[in-house]
Amino acid sequence: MSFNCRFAPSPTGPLHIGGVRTALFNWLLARKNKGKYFLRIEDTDKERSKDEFKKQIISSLSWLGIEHDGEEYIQSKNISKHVSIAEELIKKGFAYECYCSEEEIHEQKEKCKKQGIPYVYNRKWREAKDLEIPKGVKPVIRFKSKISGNTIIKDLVQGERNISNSTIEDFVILRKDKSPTYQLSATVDDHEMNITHVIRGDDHMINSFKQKQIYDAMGWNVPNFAHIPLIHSEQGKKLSKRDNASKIDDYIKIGIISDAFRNYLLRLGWAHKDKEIFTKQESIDLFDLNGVGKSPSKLDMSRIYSINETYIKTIDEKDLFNFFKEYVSKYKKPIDKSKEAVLLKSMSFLKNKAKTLEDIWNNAQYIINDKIEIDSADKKLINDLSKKIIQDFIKEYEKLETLSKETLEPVIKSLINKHKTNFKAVGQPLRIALVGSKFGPALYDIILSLDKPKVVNRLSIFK
RNA sequence: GGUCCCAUCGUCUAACGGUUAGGACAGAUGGUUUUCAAUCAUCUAAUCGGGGUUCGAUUCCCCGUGGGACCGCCA
Repeated sequence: MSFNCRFAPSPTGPLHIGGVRTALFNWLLARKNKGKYFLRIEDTDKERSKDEFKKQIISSLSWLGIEHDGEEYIQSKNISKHVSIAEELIKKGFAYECYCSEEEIHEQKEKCKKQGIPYVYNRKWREAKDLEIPKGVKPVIRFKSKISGNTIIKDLVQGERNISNSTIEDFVILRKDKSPTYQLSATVDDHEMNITHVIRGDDHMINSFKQKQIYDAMGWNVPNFAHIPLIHSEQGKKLSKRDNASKIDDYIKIGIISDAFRNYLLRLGWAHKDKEIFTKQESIDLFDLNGVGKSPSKLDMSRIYSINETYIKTIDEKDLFNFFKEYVSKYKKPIDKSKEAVLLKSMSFLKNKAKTLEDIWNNAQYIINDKIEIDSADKKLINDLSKKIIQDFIKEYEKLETLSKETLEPVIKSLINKHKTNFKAVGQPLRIALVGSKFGPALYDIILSLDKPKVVNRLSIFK
């Protein structure tokens, strides 16, 4: 059995987290089964489709490492094919021209609303031999949906789904301007692309019933469907593009690592025993549709941070540095070449206090900037004794020929003894002077990550 | 309102008729620590309610309740 999957977003807005997870699941299923994964841009809504969104979608997916096979497929390029299928459906008696004006439909809807009954298109033109075709009204083409019986879909996630055909209206497949609608285009393209597995959000369930009728009418093989539960906002509603932090860019911007994000998405609605952390390869090997739950899941920011933190702590420091470099050059300020070596070396401790790449950036400010700003409240913590200690430290520090934790430690200890005090009284003023805040990395790490002249310079201010 | 669906700690989830209902995040407490973190240890916390079926139900069935999705000439 072949596995051809696809992700088919419409470029009418930035890619959001639900879409990415759909893409991920499709990609995973294809890769696991040695099948193909395609990307199809559904740009048949000319008004709202934008090239910038298309670019953003492609770049977000590639950031996540979800690489599609072949070129991306642009749906609008296949419109003439969609139209020809609509014509074929008319010929076969599965579709018909409907001359109801938009006003007429609108009126019907209002009427239903007032009476409190559900609106279903009244199929007025379905068998319209006696009706007079109104002048000046361009028809839409509607699919002749089944009136009786039931349609069953064996959904790979939801199980068997059954719906009474009478509840499916005669949906439009060609607009009055002869352009195909989603139901038609998606079905024709899925067929043409030989898609075998359609994984999409649960909000598409009803569409699958409609589309199955098109497949049947054309005598095409119906693909397998898998409707995955939606991701809900923290308010428990379907995530929309307007929700905060629903866009992938928002996560990239705060310094989430793509592997961590992929891992988070994987575990949202899917589980494999108690396992929490999955490498890319593990996720391909272990993913299956059986593990996908049926109920919607809520977005949990603290979990995203937590997984990201785990990745920051455990991945190779060189890789971490590269992610960091890439991140800051895009969202902060490119790193000066002269600082690269020391930053790479310092990753070992800068990462200790970081949940995101942005945190590392903040922690590294005292290295990245030649001049530091000292927090005014912390500056007050430096009293006369502190100044004496700082001056004493400079003298001893300048004498040191090799700099290491082993050589610095005795210096600090002797200062504690000399001034009959504790570590805090020595360490805190030094940290404030060198970093600009009483919060910062461990003292020896700070000193060793700065040039000798710079240490002396920053300390000399306090006399 | 109509149609369809879902229901285990606050959150993500495990347990596919038999477990003291497990793990992770968050929260709490304590140890360690040179600040903040980190780390380690410990703790708190769930099967929506009611009926069945069964020797036994988180698990199967029904009814309630709660929540969600869809109801476009958007995709």
